[in-house]
Amino acid sequence: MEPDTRSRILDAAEKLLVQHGLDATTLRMITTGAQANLAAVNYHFGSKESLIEAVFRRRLTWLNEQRIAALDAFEAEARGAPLKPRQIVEAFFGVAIRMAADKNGGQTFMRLLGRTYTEPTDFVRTFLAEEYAEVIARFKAAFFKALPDVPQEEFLWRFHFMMGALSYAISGADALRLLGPIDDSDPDALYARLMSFLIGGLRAPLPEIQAKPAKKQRARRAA
Amino acid sequence: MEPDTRSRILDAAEKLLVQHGLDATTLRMITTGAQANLAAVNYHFGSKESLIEAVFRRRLTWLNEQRIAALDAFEAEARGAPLKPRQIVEAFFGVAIRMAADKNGGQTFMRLLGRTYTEPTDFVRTFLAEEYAEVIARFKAAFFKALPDVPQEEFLWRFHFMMGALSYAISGADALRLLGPIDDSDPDALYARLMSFLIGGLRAPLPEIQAKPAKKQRARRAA
DNA sequence: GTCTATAGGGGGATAGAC
DNA sequence: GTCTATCCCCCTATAGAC
Repeated sequence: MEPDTRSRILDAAEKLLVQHGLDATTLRMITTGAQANLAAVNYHFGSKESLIEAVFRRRLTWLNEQRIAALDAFEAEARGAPLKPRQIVEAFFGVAIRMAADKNGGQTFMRLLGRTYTEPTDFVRTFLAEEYAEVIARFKAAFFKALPDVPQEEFLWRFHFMMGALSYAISGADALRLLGPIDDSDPDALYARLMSFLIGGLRAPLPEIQAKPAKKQRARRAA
Repeated sequence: MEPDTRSRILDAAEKLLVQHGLDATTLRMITTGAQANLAAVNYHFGSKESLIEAVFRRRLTWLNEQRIAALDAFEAEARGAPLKPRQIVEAFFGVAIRMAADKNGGQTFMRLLGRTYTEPTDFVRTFLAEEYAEVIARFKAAFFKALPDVPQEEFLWRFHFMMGALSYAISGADALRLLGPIDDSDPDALYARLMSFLIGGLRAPLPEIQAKPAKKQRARRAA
């Protein structure tokens, strides 16, 4: 069905990684699923780690380009004025949710990605940081401009919480069933629900934080 | 330092599981860390899976008892009237955040738990479902009563999103650093930030969901 | 490019002495 | 209860034929 072995391996790996996790997925499972030989992985990718990296990069690069394109479009339209928070949320999270609804690969990939932010594996975090660097910088700038009344540190935490909600929205279907029977078959509904939740959280009244004595610096010397 | 081998194994396992993940943590690492013999795990727990289950049960049972106790206290005070959403959020998420701030074990455990909801491993999901059954039932009921204007399905999704935000708040410190340098050393500040975000999301205006043709039923026959 | 065969290491589990 | 020694399995990676 697929043209070349390389693509078949990537597709099979993507499916299996989301089902079993990074460690529990073996090269044997992957090559069997791809109807390829065991040695093909090392021939095409060099190692299991490089294969996993390729699985992520293939779609993640595209996803973040889409995010930036969406942001570009809104900014062109605004002609230098700050965007509405809703537009920025849409450009970042909306694009992700829509990719997660795409049955042609995007869906399984996004489930994989969703659970990987918190994955403890080092090499994954390393290349994720690379892949995200540009898009994070762009969106931070846009948000800071759109929300001048929200302290930047507060905003970063909210962004982080929003990523958590996105992650669960996409890949937490199993955790969701803890809560009881629920219909997760409608991507448009999920999109609408997530957007209003995120914007509600983003625009919530600011918490009162007690200023802390700066004991942070004291321990620093030891390192 | 610890009294018995069994407890030392549990402590060592907890630390290593959060560092390396479930699969990558080996019994040899655990027994070395616990200064115990390799065979001790099988003697005390029977298998690696049973050990992992014991690690979770040890603290999760207690956490959910605390949540229910907090809810009980609010409900006793309210004398049959619906609680404020803020109180219910406090009882469920506040207790978790406070446990996550406890250096004596709670902290590493909560990080482990946070990344486990989305873990693809089957046996973990099975006993998590057991452990959560009662607390979920209690909190769903309290929320439904407190938010009669929010459709139950919409609320379940919001609860799910809130769990995602909590999970990232606790265990996503690494993902957080993608966003730039940020201070996560103050648990009280984290608590305040998360609470206002969650309540903002929970109380957000309801999204407009297009009613979908009930095509869900059609596919059911095949199964 | 794709295969077979195998090296080389590490895993979980267990038998049996103490 | 705790130990040592070991079984047996499956892993990743690679050498070398085709």
